[in-house]
Amino acid sequence: MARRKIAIKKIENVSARQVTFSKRRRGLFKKAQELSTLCDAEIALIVFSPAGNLFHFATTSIGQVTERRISYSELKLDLDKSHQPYDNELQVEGEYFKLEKALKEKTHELRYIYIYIYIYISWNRDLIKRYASM
Amino acid sequence: MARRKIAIKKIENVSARQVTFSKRRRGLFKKAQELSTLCDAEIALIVFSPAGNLFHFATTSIGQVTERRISYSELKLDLDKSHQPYDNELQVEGEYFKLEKALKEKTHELRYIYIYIYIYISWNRDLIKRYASM
DNA sequence: CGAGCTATATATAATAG
DNA sequence: TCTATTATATATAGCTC
Repeated sequence: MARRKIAIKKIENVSARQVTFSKRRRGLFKKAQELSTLCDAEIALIVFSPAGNLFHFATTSIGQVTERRISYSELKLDLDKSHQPYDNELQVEGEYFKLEKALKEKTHELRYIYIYIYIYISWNRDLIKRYASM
Repeated sequence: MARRKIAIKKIENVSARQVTFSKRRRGLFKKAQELSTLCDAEIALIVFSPAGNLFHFATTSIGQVTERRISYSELKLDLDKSHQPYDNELQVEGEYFKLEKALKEKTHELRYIYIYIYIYISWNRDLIKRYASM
């Protein structure tokens, strides 16, 4: 996109490749950020450089879910929390919207979790493969 | 990037947002593909549209690239089904119990998922550690 | 090297069909 | 709607320091 058109194939010159990687990685993350903001989309983006550096971008909610995965005690807290909306006193008609809201929140949480699971499983598979072939 | 400069904030008009989402999503995936090819980088990109569709792109360790829209069932989740109860015709008062049922199901699903994630992550951590120490 | 700097290539917002 | 077009805004390849 610049002084000259380039073919989309691996750049063989190592330093040129490094420069292009830095520039395009920044561009890609910016585009991801813009898309998520403009269109209210949930996005997770992970980039491994050939040098092995990891770059990661995820919309905030995904990141939060990621953080929460760590400890079992926190896990239990989450489970207890998720009981509340329907185990309590939601029987009056006006509570319909509270229930609807809870369902929407839960649906969103599921989305984040599945994105996280997907990425985690995919990358672990590769990581394990890589180690296994050493 | 076009006839007029736009501010990077949520597009409120729904159809305009949908159009922008489609265009920019395609652009983002293309950029991801180019970066991975040019710089030999491994990339995983997942996008959830506001409508709930999931789009995914990932390079694999053997250099193959897959880009496709994957269904929730492939992730062992049928979110489309879960959406219906509140996205559609649940506006009558009698539908309250349907909603409540959906919420209960989702809560249970979350519970299983949290447990699954916990086990899976622990297991992988050990597996990777084992390979890494070889 | 890394941090700018153009000249171009691309992406895309608005519009047309 | 949906696709195609087009005028601009952005991204970036090669260069400079």
